[in-house]
Amino acid sequence: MGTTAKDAAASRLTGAPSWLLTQAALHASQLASEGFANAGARGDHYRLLAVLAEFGPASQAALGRRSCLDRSDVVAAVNELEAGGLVERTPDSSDRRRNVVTITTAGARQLQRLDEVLFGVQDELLARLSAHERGELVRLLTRILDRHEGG
Amino acid sequence: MGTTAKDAAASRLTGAPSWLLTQAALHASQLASEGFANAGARGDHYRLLAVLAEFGPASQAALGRRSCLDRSDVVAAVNELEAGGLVERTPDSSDRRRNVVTITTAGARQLQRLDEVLFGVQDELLARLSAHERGELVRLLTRILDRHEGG
DNA sequence: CAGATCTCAGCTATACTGAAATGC
DNA sequence: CGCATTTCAGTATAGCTGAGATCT
Repeated sequence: MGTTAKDAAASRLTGAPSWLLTQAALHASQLASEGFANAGARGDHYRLLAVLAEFGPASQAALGRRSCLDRSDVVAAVNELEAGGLVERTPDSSDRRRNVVTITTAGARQLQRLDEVLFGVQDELLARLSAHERGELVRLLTRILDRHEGG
Repeated sequence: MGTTAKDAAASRLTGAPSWLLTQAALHASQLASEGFANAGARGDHYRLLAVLAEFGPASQAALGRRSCLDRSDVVAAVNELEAGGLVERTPDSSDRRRNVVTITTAGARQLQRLDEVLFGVQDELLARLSAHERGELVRLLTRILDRHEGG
């Protein structure tokens, strides 16, 4: 918060689920960004590597849909991953609009490293929650998201 | 998501609490921003009005601490609220470094409107959760945040 | 023709940093 | 002097939009 003195936050905020969500998400993002940065990566790099490992080589458009990244952000992230030798980008001979992006062995190694980073981050974030509570949290959040993905 | 076709998201993402948190927070923020925008406001306007209503007139620095807004963002937001006649900014005679910010009656009316907006947003966000589950969610999130505020 | 893909340029919102000017 | 307050300018990330070129 940048300053020394402390003040209580307004109860209208601390009691509102949407406020609590954004604050908790902010902590999560900061922890994750910091951890990823220590490994020379960013969140979108992790997302793309994870999607490539789970679904195999794909066009950039498919990667964007599976990782929930915007098409234009995929371009930049794949550029960076390619420059680091973590993915390869080759033209698709069966559809010349597309690039096929493939994860390399170095990329798979990096993904494993980032998985460990993320595991540590979650553990710090949820330090005060029991295993059962963590499951409950995942269940509740998944339910909220179903509402907005499923219609 | 900008395109028509659908793809499944990677399980590494959908199973991670930090991912679920940021996605749920994104929906919450988008719903709130949209609702606030319809009322001619933004999230930081709401935060400042709420803090002013709960704690009374205060310096900008105190407002920033209570609303969890950065000191420099408070400047811009108070400028806008002042231009809209929702707050007044007067120099503090007992400490000439400070401005004292006070909510106006128009500001209090706007806060009430924004409260209703936010109530509707939460209801839409949490539509699939029972009252008990909403309470659980608030409890779990509060617990996560205590971890990082209390040390 | 409509529609998908890749790319680039630029925009918004949120949070934050650094520094200057002023006053305690 | 150190420290707090207000202000401005700028950075970073996340997500998004619009447009153009290319191809199905």
